[in-house]
Amino acid sequence: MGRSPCCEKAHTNKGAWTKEEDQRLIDYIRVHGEGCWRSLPKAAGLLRCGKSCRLRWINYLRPDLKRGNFTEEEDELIIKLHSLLGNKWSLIAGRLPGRTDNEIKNYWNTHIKRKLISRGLDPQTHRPLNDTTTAAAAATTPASRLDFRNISPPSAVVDKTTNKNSILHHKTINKTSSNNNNHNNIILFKPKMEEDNIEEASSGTTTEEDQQQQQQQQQQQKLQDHYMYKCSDLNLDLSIGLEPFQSEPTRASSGNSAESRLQQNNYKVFGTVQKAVVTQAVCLCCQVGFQSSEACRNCQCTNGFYRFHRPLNS
DNA sequence: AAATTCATCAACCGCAGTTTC
DNA sequence: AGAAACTGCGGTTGATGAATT
Repeated sequence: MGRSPCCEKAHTNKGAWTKEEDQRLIDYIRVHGEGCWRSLPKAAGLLRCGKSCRLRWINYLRPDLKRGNFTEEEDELIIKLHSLLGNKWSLIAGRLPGRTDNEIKNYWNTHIKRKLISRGLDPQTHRPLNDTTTAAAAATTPASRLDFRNISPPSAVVDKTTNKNSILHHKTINKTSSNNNNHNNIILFKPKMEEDNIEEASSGTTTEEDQQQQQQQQQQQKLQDHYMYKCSDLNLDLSIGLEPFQSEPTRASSGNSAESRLQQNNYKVFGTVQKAVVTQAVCLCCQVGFQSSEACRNCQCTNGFYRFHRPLNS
């Protein structure tokens, strides 16, 4: 049953890493690649637990990390992403190449929070500090905690200007959001609530309780719409297509390869994290189970792994 | 110059979801 | 099926250096 413990805590070092430890970790990963954190410390001759090694590598030693101060553009991007995603630091970090979730989290707490407050904005809600009417509701419903279970299957749309597939609002969408420029592809799931409410209301008798529920739903709908549309100038195409990490020679062939891991993982939309790194974008509509949709004709399925099929002339 | 406060950030902790046995 | 381990995430802590008193 189960497996042996990941490490013997009594024999592990804690606290700051020494240069020697860093070098051992770098050397080991250079040869063997990332992953298998459980067995890594022993194999690399480190008296650390795997978790600690992983953290050290991801947050400090990775060669693709960007050093130095955050730029003004990065600041604004973080603010926008946070307004939409909440404290989903790993998701935010995914949109900022070379930055780690930990780094962004720290930067948020030490700099951006103050910056927003100085602008008269609540760092959690991104609303004016004196806006008491909506702040309370928003505070209990940050974007990352919104319930997206009620969404309708989206239609896949190819943005002709970029040949990028974007899953767009199935009914109405501000057209400028998809044709302004290359950065304006945003996945918008339109929660099917208004329509449903109308149907429900017209199809049967409504009690006081029902009406209250409807009011609550409408209120929630407004909040969701607010979060969905407020950052429509932001590229939040959550299809999975991050840069491959090329310095890991053994990774692609191992069972730990990004693609095999992608196949193993269940991907969720909004509020949870797409974790793998792959070499090509993956059609999100397929990943979330809409691959049978007539609308999605641009995907190919290889071993049950759906990908965009990019036109040759793109 | 010493003490205190503040700011920064690496590292740890605990948890949830996933995977393995 | 279910127990236990693995992985990754977000929140928090604590060490350190800078700024202030």
